[in-house]
Amino acid sequence: MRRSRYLLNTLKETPKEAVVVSHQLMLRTGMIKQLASGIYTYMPFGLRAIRKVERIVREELDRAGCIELLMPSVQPAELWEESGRWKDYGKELLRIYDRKDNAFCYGPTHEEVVTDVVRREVRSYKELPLNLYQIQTKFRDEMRPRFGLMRGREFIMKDAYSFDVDDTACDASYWLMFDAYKRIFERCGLEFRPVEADSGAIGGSFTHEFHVLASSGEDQILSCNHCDYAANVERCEVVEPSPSSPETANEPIKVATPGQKTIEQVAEFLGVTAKDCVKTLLVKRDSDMLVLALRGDRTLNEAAVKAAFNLPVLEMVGEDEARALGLVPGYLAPMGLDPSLKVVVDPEVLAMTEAVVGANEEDRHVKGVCPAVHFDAHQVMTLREAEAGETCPRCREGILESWRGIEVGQVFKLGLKYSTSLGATYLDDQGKSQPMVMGCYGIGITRTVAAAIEQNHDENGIIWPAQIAPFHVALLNLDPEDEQVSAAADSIYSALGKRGVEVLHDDSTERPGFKFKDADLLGFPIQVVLGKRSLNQGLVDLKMRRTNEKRSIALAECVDAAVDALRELGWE
RNA sequence: CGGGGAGUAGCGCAGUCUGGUAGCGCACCUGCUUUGGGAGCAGGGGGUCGCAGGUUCAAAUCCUGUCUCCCCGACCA
Repeated sequence: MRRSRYLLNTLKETPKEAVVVSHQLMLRTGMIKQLASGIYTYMPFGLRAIRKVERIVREELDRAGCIELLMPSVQPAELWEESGRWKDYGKELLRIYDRKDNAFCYGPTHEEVVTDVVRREVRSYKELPLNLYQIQTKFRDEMRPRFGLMRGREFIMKDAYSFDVDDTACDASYWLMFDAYKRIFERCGLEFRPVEADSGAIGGSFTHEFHVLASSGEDQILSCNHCDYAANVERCEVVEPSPSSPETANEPIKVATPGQKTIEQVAEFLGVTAKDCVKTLLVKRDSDMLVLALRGDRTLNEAAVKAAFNLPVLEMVGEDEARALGLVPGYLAPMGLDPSLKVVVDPEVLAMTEAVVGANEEDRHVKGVCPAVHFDAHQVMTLREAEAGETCPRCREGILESWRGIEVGQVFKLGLKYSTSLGATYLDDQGKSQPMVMGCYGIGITRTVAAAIEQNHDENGIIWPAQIAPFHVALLNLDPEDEQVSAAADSIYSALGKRGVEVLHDDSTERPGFKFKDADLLGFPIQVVLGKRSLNQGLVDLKMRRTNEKRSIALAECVDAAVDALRELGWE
């Protein structure tokens, strides 16, 4: 492809609406154009990257025995009423009405449709297992679309659905997909982690999220440096210490701490560390509240509290509200409170022997408290978030490392939810009707491209992994007016093409500096540079985008050299 | 949905307070010079000033309404 004949306009300046790198670079490289909030045109250069990811996904899923189909994007409301989600799904579901005022939605996902397909097609256990997938445009009417393709409303997703005879068979399908996902993201050339996740309200025994590691990721994940354990920080387990024995308890001493309310203030005032203090938090629950106690240096795991007490949102009790109930914010302690208040204590707190807590009165704290003895704990549960550096809760040998991640895929064991509500059944070898056990498996294709850029860029622009680069090579002709140079460029172009290398040939009349900057921005893994200055000595230049390594190579050898370099970068 | 901000040429912005011929940089077109890291000079094309009302001799500018976009929060496979 000749740059001069390609639709590709790059920008020197960054459009102001873009705040994350992938969005900025996608706009500057002209990969995407916004049409409405969260809705983008995939321009030719961007589409090539998307297609690369799709190709890898198809190859790996086909290899894993999945079968591709394509379902409608517009779906009738009746199906969603059958599954119960017409009313449960909420405003994210884009509901539309045809000329007869029949209700439809634009599909945000396809459990209903695929289950409908299978219940009509599959009769016998002999036809199972079955795993159907599609790559298709979805629409979710997000409250707040942002970050370009990272959280758009319209996006391209690969969704797969497995159907099995029983739970054991479903597990096998699940792990088959788990392995396929690992191969997919490896082949995309991305650093990633599969992490354990919460199966949520739908139930089911397990689910994993696949995260691309990038400092800008929205999720914090922890992974063991020794075993395979990795989890979202919201769900990461911790190794709990054993509680201290009552014999170690001393008599607590009340001390004056005028004006010292935060953990930091109290610790400094009393000459101890945050680890020696107990943090007491008040959380609203329906009509009453929960009293939560965790070590002063720890962070509350809000997701865990919400899940354990079935709270849709986590809301702290305000200072005025607390005072109205006779509590003293800043000087709270989970002891000596009204017995009707439910006190939940983190196990780590019960291991403390000489803790500092509030005195439940103004300007006073208490030292030397032994929580295992003195606290009124109604319940003990892990309230804190795990942190980097802790012992792995699974193998107990490794250490947890912290990463930021972008969720690009999820594998999920669905169970019987849709097969039951929609009646997807088969006859087993006894001739008995059984519901199929389902799994669902998503990959955000467009989000994966965005995540690839988040993970692979520098101050000059994108650095594409060779496997998903829109073009492998930028062929920069610095002297397009010169016949010899142009002839050499043309021959390199066609020779690379014959080797299966995709080349964007910059034959424009821009000045050299412009072409270099442009090629860096666009992120081609390799640049082949031709100008009369070096060609007069029979040389062309090869530049590696990621390392900035530059080599002068004889014209006759440059095609081989470029191909070799690409293979080293993981090109297949 | 709550809070904040912005809509003026493809992109980035000034002009709005204090009403009076719509501007600048980048990009685009022409010419000359330049040519190995986003060139210089000269000339040129392109704008219903988000939209709809209103005030006024006169509205990008003042008033009212409305739409859209962005940011923070809540939410989220």
